Amino acid sequence: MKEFTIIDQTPTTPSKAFAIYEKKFKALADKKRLEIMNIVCQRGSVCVCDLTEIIDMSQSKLSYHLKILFDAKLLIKENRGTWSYYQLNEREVNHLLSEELCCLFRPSGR
Amino acid sequence: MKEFTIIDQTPTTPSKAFAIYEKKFKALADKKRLEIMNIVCQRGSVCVCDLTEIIDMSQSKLSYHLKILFDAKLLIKENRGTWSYYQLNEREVNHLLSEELCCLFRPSGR
DNA sequence: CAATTAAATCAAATATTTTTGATGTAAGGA
DNA sequence: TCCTTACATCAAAAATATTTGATTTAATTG
Repeated sequence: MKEFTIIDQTPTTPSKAFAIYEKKFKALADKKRLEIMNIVCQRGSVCVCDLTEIIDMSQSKLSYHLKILFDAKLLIKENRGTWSYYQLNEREVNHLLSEELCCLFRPSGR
Repeated sequence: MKEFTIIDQTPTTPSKAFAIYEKKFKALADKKRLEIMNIVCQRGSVCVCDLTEIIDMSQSKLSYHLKILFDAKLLIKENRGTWSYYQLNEREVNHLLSEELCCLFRPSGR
């Protein structure tokens, strides 16, 4: 059986690799979530309440979308008191997307 | 207004860029379609009837999924008589995915 | 020309995702 | 301690996507 190795994972079968990538691409397959990724990246680190003001989106909706990105390991979460700060998982994004496309998440010449 | 440039497109707004990438990631956000991409890439060029035998999938289902990949410009189609031959759009895939990930579509050391 | 094959498309049924508004939990401040 | 704020989660409704089986179109074959 052919093996695939995915970032930070032990080698796996093609079929399991497809399932893992399916989840990551599903997370990226939404323009609102791409916008969230873009903003999170620009700001470096953002909490949910700040995001609700930046993008016009209800809190529960935002939490829902953030969870999808987080579960796909595209975002990192850090809890400080009652706040949750989200950051881009740069390592993961770099391993997934082309350099060119990573620029979508680095719009200010970073 | 900030501009983004996507492969083979005139510069566009972030919001339009997000919509275009949404479509491409949606196409990749399915393990069966990832498997199709993988097989198409291994074979170089495949027609629908060959694919139905390689992966266990009905003809109409396969046509449905191929259309999604084609509409997202991830596959190229060539009609020869009653046959449709599909190929990976390497240029597009290379511009979208990391080199590492492109290997998922080049499993035999190509 | 009739029969067969390849593949796209369609409409209905099914399944999955997303949205919405409400509720729960825990931390911080008065 | 009570009130407020931040955020996650929940269940029901709404919106999308996928599957299924049938039909259509057009090219090939006998």
